Amino acid sequence: MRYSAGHKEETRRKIVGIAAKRFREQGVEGVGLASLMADAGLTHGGFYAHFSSKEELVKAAVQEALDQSLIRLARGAEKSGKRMESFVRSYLSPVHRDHPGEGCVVAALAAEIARHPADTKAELDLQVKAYVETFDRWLGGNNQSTAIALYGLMSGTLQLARACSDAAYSEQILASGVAAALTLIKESSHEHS
Amino acid sequence: MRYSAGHKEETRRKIVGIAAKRFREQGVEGVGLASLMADAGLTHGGFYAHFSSKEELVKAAVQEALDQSLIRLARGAEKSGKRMESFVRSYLSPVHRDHPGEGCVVAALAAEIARHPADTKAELDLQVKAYVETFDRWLGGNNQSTAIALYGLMSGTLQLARACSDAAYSEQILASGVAAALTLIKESSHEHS
DNA sequence: TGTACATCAGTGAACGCGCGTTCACTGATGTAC
DNA sequence: TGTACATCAGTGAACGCGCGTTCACTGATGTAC
Repeated sequence: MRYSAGHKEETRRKIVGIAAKRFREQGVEGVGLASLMADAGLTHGGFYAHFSSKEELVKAAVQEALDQSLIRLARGAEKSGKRMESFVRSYLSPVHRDHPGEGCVVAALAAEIARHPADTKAELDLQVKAYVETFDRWLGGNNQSTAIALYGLMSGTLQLARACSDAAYSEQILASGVAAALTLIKESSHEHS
Repeated sequence: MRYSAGHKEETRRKIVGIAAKRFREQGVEGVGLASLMADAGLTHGGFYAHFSSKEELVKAAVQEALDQSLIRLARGAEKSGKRMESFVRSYLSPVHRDHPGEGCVVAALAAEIARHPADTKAELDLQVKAYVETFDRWLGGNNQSTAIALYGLMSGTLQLARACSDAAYSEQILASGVAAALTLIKESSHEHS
């Protein structure tokens, strides 16, 4: 069957959106193309009308996750003042911990993507740098080092909280991450004044 | 062929040792049992004389990685003073970044293990708690929150450095992590005095 | 000391399965006349 | 407006492959007599 203009692009977007979610939930290796296409209401053979390989989809999905994040960041930035602090609190929240599919792609996939080809890794780099730039701006500029460390602290702490099967300890991990982030934020503002 | 007493245990230890290294390097899903057994100089069929399933080996490998780490920690602790600081520097070093096989199992496998059965996750929990306790002691005690955050900061930052394909930026990431860790250590000692 | 037997770590072929990828085909719709 | 044809997103069977797991078998060595 032939479809109206724009239909193909819409289908592609749908596949990428589902991949972006499921890769973060189950890992890239944990998601087969057949089950992914089924989620999009299609059969697996049609995949190659949109992508030349699974790796191509991985790159598109990482990019998609970045775009989503930036939109969310921009929205959060509307709140006046304490933007960095409120971001830390929502990043290190039980909701984010329990919903990796809509969450940070670095925390979910960094270790796995590190073993992928260089051009896929480069897509993740963009995510990292985009976040760092935003954090730096929120911290008042000229605080790239703190911005990087905050991202490392947040993504690492979130992963500890996710890996932990002891619920009470997991909460404690999130709280410890928030406390340390606030310390780093305060220290960085002292340096500036 | 029949083997002398202790031979079986020795073989098992060999398999676990190789698994502990390769799982950290390539991920659990990325290492097949056949290639693992071949590394140990055996054929794949013999695997089930030692383990009831691959998952069983994963648990043993995580435990082995923990044991190795604790031995290394104990060794490092011999140095007088600034133990926490010197640990941070060796954790966030290019050597550790470039050799995940001998490195921290949390940084290498936390995201993947988070999707494994509860009893496998529990094995990682032990690793986390053992580290946190040691850090807490090094910080002078009663600093569990800082100890947890330091582990999150270190493992997250190491992963960022590993995922980054831009070499100069990767170095910057490590340096930023060290600087932030030193800030957290200093702050925690202030609280104590 | 010499012979017969039991043990069991390790072998390697085979199992069903899901993976990523290929390809001949379909058939509703847009285009040409 | 009506007919013939070209397009191409999506179908579904098939590909080779490696996976985790099973199992009948091997054969050097320890044990029993």
